[in-house]
Amino acid sequence: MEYNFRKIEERWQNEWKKNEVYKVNNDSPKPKYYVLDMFPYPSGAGLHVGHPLGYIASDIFARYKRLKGFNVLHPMGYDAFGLPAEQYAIEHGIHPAVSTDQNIKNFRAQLDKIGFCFDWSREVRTSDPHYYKWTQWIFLQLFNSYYNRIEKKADRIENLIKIFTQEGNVNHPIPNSQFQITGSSFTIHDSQFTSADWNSFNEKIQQEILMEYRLAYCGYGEVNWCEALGTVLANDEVINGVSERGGYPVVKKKLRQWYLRITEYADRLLEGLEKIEFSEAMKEMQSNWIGKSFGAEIDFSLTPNLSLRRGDGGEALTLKVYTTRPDTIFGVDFMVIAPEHELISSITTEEQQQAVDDYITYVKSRSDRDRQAEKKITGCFTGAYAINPFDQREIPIWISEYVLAGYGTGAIMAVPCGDERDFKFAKHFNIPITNIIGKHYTGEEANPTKDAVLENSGFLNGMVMRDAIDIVITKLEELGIGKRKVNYKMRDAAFSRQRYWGEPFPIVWDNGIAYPLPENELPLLLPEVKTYSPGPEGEGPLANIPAWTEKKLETNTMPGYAGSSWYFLRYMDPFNEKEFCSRKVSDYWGQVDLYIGGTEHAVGHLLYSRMWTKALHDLGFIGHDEPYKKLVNQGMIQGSSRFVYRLNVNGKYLGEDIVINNVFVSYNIYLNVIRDNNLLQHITVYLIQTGYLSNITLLIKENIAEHFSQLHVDVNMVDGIELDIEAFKKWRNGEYANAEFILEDGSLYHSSSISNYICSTEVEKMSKSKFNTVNPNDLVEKYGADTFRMYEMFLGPVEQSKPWDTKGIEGVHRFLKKLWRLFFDEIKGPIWTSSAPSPLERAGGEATDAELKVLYKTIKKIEEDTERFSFNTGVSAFMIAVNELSDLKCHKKEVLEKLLIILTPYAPHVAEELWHQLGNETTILDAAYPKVEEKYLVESSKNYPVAINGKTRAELNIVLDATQQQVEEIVLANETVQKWLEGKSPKKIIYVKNKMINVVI
RNA sequence: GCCCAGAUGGCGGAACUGGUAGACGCGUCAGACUCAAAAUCUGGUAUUCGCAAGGAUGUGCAGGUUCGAUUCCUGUUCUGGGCACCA
Repeated sequence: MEYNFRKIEERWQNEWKKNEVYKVNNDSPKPKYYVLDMFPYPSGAGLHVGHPLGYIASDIFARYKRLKGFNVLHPMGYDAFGLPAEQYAIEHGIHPAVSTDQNIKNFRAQLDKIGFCFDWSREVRTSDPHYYKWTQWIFLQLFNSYYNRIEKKADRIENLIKIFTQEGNVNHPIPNSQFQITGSSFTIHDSQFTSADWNSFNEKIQQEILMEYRLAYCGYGEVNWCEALGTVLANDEVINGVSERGGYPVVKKKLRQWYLRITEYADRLLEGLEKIEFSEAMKEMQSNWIGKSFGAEIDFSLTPNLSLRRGDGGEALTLKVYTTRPDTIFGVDFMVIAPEHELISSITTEEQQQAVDDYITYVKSRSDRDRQAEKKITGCFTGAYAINPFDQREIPIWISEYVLAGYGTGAIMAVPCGDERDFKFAKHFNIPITNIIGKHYTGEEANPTKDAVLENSGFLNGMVMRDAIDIVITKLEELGIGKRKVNYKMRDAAFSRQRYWGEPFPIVWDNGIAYPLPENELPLLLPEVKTYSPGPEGEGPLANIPAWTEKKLETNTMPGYAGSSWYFLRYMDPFNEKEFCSRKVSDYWGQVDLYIGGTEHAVGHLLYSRMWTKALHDLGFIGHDEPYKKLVNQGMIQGSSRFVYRLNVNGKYLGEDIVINNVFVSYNIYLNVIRDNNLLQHITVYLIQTGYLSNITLLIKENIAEHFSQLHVDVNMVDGIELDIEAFKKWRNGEYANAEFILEDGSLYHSSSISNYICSTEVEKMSKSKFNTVNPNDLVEKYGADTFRMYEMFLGPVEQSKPWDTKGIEGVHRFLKKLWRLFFDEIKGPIWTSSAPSPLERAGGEATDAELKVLYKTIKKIEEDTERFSFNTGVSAFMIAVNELSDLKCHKKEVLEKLLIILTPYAPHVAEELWHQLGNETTILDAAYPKVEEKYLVESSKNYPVAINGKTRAELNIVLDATQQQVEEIVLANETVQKWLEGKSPKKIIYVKNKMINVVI
């Protein structure tokens, strides 16, 4: 009986489906364990071998936990809203729901072949109204909440209104300290209003103020606006300042946008990192993104003639900057303000007006990324000066794109001797540099030290910078021109898209006031549209529907991360029509115990879903405030591309131009030719001799490589690096059907050629356009799901990125066949033996200590490796076990049965089959994980490496409980050691028990 | 530009807490079986010098700490991911 994986896998997949073995109950006496994969977007390209990597890892872990006695939730679903489906709809007129549905079907068919233990009965799709009803509902909860800074948690907006009515906002200042009511003569001072003020406001003003507090709020923000396409573009769709499609110019445009007030959660998102098991790198990325810093806001007055001017609020103009280094205030040589800064129009001098206008126009065409990434320095002087409050020095005010409006106050004080970017700016524009740190500043580059003693710094002279920070802030506060300030780099999250394929906002606009729809009107269904093109003025497609706009419904839709911010909760209770998830159920499942996904979500999805969880927790809907207890990041699987080389030579024959462009040259021949240009002649002469070409005069270019085009070839037509020429000829509808091939030995290809065509290789991103994608189903078809699963794991650590190479899969397949042969012989059939044989079994006595040692060593290793997600070494441990048991000719049921159980998470189909072959009636999926019997693993001695001066020279077998003295005697008696000692006595003998011995001479 | 990660034989990788570098697999070479091939099995395989015994070198690069460094520290190069509307 041979290992017929196709039959086995089909049989058990059907059996498991029929018996609903993966259905999970919300109520179990077993401890719970929640394993989750990051929500996949069902792309039209389907799965390639990179996608299932994380799913296989989570599947192994879920199955392992199940064997360990846990009630394991392991669901799967689809993040089904998104830009690609909408783009497809624009181009092909197919409704995104239709194409998405088709994509999901393909996706599912591919997943099913791999044998995952997902509980598909819990599948969710974000685009399903039953699902997005609750996304809209949660949005309304956020809309109807504010962040209570005193209690440090979200609270109902009704409570805030009550507070305003009773005491104004004295204890709850407006988060945006610059806020002023629009279109009203009422001026808010220091972000404050009284209860009398509040009660005197009309509804519109009250709502405008409340909007400043809501966790989901409406404001204005800049988008990538493409006039030619009449639409807003995603960053992805903008390349070098022009649209990806068509290459039209893209500029910044202010549009009404929804936001989530995630900044209020900055501190808790930071603190929460300490409670969760994310990698240090991931935590660092998140905390850098949040970017908490301590410093000061300083108001600089402007030169007298400007200070006389007044701002809109009738107050004297000042320039407010944020700095983390107030200690350097005497080193400020210029100010830099963002090109969007509101002060620009009031302070720019007449002479500079034109230059400033030109500069701002230039900046409008630049993305935030470009603005920070560019190495070239740009900027423009406004003509205005600020006054240093301590020494009255006049400081020129510049505009530069590297200062972003959204961070701090959108203005910085530049200290070129201490900040590299300021330094380069000063050098570039010839601004004189003040040195306040003496010898620490060389004049060659800035020095950001905090440990220098200050010079040229007025009352700070002689002070260490680190200590001066606090003194300056105190002084500023005394003078009333500055204050201590904590700042965050993180900005509020833009939460709307001018698109069709997303959740509609349950919001009605009336007289400029946003009114939430009542809960009983949810879900607000996404309406059908005739075209997916944008509405007027950059609005989304919904603005084109009269029935929609008549109802004054919001025309924006929610972004991709809306549905994915809470999906892990819906899986717990997917059919609940009354709640997004019942509290009882979410209390049972609690946090996701293990979350597996890529690092690309490091700061987007992971921060947003953490914020949603915290808000839902604050409002009492769930009992935990961090969604993911442990996160494992899977690496990317890169593509390994293959290339062929097409000869491209022009010539003349009988006065006619001749082009050779249908001859492919094997890689090493190509390399030889570009090294030695005579070979090109030889090749063409050869082509002539073989009758392929007549005598022609060649026109050879100076750079021989230009005579070749390197073309991607589909990796599925290449075995390792050998091209399947016949398959290649049929490729792309026979585009190369008449091609000729010069093979590795220099011969021309014919039907019985012995030599091969060799391709070159390169590791690139796996993508269709590079023809390096490999479909997992092809491999499952050829080798089986068990082989495929184990091979994906065998490739390397899950966390690491690595190139895909199909070639190696055979080794894993051989392993499974070898495992099979422990149970079955091709001729003899079943060969396992049992100490208490059933009538059908052979007697074979009890397992020997050596056999049991292999078994328990393996159980221990697999358990350790699985627990630490080291699946690649786990697979090798299985290989080693099977190799050793084969060597021992061990076919004992007692040993093999336990081996099958620990193999189940990795290769469930073959394990289940053999388990039943051995006579078991129940499924192996619920077998009990075997316990390690340490008594078979104890060793009494060890082969110690003996090093002389750190270099291993000999090996000695020494009992484990040997003392230092005993070891020294044994070592010194050794011949090799004696030889190296050359009669000298050693300085020291280092003996680390169970590790090594080092003799120092 | 900024933040994060990675770099080990021909290839994927192993070495978990500073202690025998290269487990396991691929590839490759030699052999067995076979008319032959496939499959399977056995053995070799970091580089280099040497008939061998044995020696030297070796974990991106340059330094450092240590009896001992792939592992820790400093600097540096290259590659990958993210940078707020791809998901």
